[in-house]
Amino acid sequence: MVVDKEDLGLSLSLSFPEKRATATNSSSSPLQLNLMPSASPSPFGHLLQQKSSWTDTLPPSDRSMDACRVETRAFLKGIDVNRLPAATADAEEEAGVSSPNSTISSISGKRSEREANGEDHELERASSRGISDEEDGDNSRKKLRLSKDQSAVLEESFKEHNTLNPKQKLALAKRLGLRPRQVEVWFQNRRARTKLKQTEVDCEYLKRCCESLTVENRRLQKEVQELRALKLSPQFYMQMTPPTTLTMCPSCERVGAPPPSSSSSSTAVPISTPVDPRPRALVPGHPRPIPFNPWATTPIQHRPFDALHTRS
DNA sequence: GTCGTACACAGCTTTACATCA
DNA sequence: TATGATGTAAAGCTGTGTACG
Repeated sequence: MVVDKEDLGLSLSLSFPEKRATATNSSSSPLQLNLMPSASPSPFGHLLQQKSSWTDTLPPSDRSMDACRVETRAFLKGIDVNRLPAATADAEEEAGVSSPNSTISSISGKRSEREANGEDHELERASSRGISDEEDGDNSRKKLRLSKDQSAVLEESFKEHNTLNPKQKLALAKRLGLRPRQVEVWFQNRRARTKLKQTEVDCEYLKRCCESLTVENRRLQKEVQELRALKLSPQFYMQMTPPTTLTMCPSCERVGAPPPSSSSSSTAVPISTPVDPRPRALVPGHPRPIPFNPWATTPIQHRPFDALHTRS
């Protein structure tokens, strides 16, 4: 039985935060993705918007223990990890059938199933042997296809926490009639799929950023050419105000003009219109698109310098 | 502090299976 | 209907980081 992408319940959204202040750790990037299952929909409307962090989607392993403490509360809303699993699951395990629609899986990896629970280890070995000895003998590796129900439960569990502690793994395996190793592998593959999706979205975002910057670069080069042409004209020199002290914001590297004087402001050649209708480039870290008016006379609202470096 | 062991995980690969032309 | 190409997902393998004795 094939579980298509919709069954995975992934909802991709790429967004760009107004502030980066929501990032929780050092590995955060301005680009973040909501890959959570569609239960928590996020607007995809704007390309550069973002909802949940990648680290929220894929918590690092050091966070898994915290999650594990919480998860036991209502693990999968139906699994009581302290309760013995259903007899049917045990029977299946002992019979060497890992799942209702499974046949045989290959023999588990060398160290993969050294569970603390010896009984579990025995179960593992027993079920790994499969249905028939002859199949085991010729090293055939029949693959299990998870049923829709099994996939749904696993997805639900992944939604809660994308890593499992041994207790959870065991409980989930018993509930689904799978081997713990299979549950573990499913989670590993699921994390890999999530990460792959994230990479694809990152790629797409960077591509668009590159396109945007290319356009902006062309525009600026054109503007430089125009300015050079103006500079060569004597008329320009006559009307141009003398060079004044320009200040540059250290954080955003934008140039602010000095306070307008009564004499110069009236004679200054307007290089660009006060309200620039051109598309603005989105600069990571800036709260809003920056108007490309290097001679802007309006005060610049800039953030403290430290704001660039402190992501809290 | 160092070493050995066990374990979980990421990353990559292999392989079985499903689908389609 | 049979078959080969292709995509997907389950599972294997290896290296790395961490915890613990």
